[in-house]
Order: sequence, then C-alpha cells, then structure tokens
Amino acid sequence: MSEQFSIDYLKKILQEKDYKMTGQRKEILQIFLDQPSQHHLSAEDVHLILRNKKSEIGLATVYRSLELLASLGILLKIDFGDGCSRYELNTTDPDSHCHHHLICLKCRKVIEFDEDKLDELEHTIAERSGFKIINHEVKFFGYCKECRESMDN
Amino acid sequence: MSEQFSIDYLKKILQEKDYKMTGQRKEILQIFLDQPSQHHLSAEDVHLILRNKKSEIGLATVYRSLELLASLGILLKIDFGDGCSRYELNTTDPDSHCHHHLICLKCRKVIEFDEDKLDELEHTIAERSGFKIINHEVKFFGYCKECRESMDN
DNA sequence: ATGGGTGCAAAGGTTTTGCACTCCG
DNA sequence: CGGAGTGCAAAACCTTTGCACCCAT
Repeated sequence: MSEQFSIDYLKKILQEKDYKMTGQRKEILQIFLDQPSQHHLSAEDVHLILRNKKSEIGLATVYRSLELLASLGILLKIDFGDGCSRYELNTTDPDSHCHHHLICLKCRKVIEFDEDKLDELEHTIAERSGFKIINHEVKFFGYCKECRESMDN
Repeated sequence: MSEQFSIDYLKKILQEKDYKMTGQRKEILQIFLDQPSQHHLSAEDVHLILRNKKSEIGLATVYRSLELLASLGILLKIDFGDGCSRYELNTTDPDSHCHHHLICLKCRKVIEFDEDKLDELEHTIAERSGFKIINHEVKFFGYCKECRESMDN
C-alpha cells in the first residue's frame, strides 16, 4: 500500500516499537522516498547525498538508521558483491510481486526485473523442509544486452 | 561429472590456463573435497582447518587461492550476510539442478535445498531483457523448523 | 632459470563501538 | 527530565597489496 511510503508511516511504526522519531531518521528515509526505485544506496551514498543537501549527519548514525529501517521492514538490505551493503525501499506487499536483480559481470550494472514466479518453489520448500519463508533474494549473474553487443565486436 | 571433484581435475584446469599446481592450492581444494557438502567455509575457516592439520599456509594465500578456484568455476563464492564471503564446491553441471539456500533469521543456520525450478523464469528474463544468464543465487530468509517450534512455546 | 606463487606485514575499506553530549517524548 | 539517539574518533573486521623470497615448470 502507498501508506508504506511516507514519513507518517515511519512515525507510526517507530511509535509502535517505542523508538523515537528523529530528524535524522526522517531525512534518511526521505532520500529513499525521493528516489522511487532504480537506486541501491550504500551507507556512504546516503551520507554523501545528505552532505550535498547541507544536512550533516554522522556516518555512524547513517549506518544505525539504515539498519533500523531494514529491521522495521521499511528498507531491504541487499548485497551485490561490491564490498558494501546496499539498501532499497521494501516495496514487497502481499498483493504485488517483488522483483529480482540482474547483475552484469562485465559492467557491474544492476537491472531490476519485475516478475516473481517463485510461489510454487516456496510452496515446495515449506512442504518438504518445514521452513517458514519470510522473504527471498534472487540474483542472476550474466551479461547485459549492451555488454554482449560490445563483446561480439 | 565426478571428474570435477578431484585434484587431477584441478591440475588439468590450472595447466590449461597456465597457472601452476602448488601444494597450497592442492591442500585448499582438498579441504572442500573432504567435506562433501553442508559446509560453507570462509577464508578464516579454511585457514583454521589448515592450521589444525599442521599445514601453515598464509591467510593471504588462502584468500588468493579461494578467489582463483572460484574464478575457475571450481568453487562458488556466496554471501550469507554474516560479514564474510563463503565458498562451497560448485556442483553445478548442465545435467543437474543447482541448489538454493534457506537462511534462518533466528539461529543463522543455512540449509541446502535441492530443487531449481528457475528455468522458466530465466527464459522469461532472457527474452524480455536480452540479459544472458550465467549463474544465479537464490536465498530464502525465514525460520527453520526447530526455531519455529521453540518460538511456539 | 625465471616468472608466477607465497608469506608477512602493512594498508585499505566497510562497519561497529565507547563515550560524552543532545534532544525527543 | 531521563533515557534513547547522535557525533566523533577509535577500534574491529575482512580483504587486498607491496615486496622479498621460493619453487613449479
């Protein structure tokens, strides 16, 4: 639901768990709200964006806030194998399919792909192993269209 | 093929690419051969196992060897979000399905699950995005049977 | 014999932590 | 007001790198 993508939603969730709504947390979430998708920001990225906005927030606070937002389910923490954790808005909700990431082995570009299709597999897993699945992370490694074309030459 | 799981295979692959077969590389691969599956070893783990075997191999060499074995397709490098890269034997071959990992959010245990079922999804992706898929990595996060039972109490 | 491989220690990068100060509730 | 949250710097980690020496080929 769109309720999930607002500062008010953050406030509500924080209050429910007795966390405080601080200016820092608000500003950090706002960055993700401003960049609807496509961006997978690292703590360093967020820190830099804040700096450009003249908002000096300590790097340690950025790390702590991202971790908190992820634990609240507002952000998703993902690892693309580039040496740091990256975060994106968690757009997963019961009605929508979540997306996968295609990672180009040549140019390291990350492409989003909207199609889930893992329901059947999840069902098989739950049945056979008794594992209760909360979330999943699917990454495909390969070569993007552009790199494949440049490799043909 | 079983040929893939031997020191001789390593020797052949190394020679093909003008790498040298050294005692260190042999010993490090042997550790993975000795522990057929279930283990996802970090560089530190491998270094410790070597030390217990009275084989003093420098940590830097362990890192370099693991990286090399992964680049040769003999090992797979995986990130389970615990702060370090882990490796396992690459049992992927054209005929067999590869497996997924179920990661318990409570006890951090990693369970292997043998079922691929991603052919259709891969085909859809290739068709729509022109992305050539080489490999994929699928992780399911949730709660294992044991943790779920202990949480019910 | 020769160039790739190794070991060691130092450097690099990301993330966490201790502590005094701040400010939300 | 009181305690959670913050900022800063230091520390903790994992990983990479420079360089002298070693040893497969």
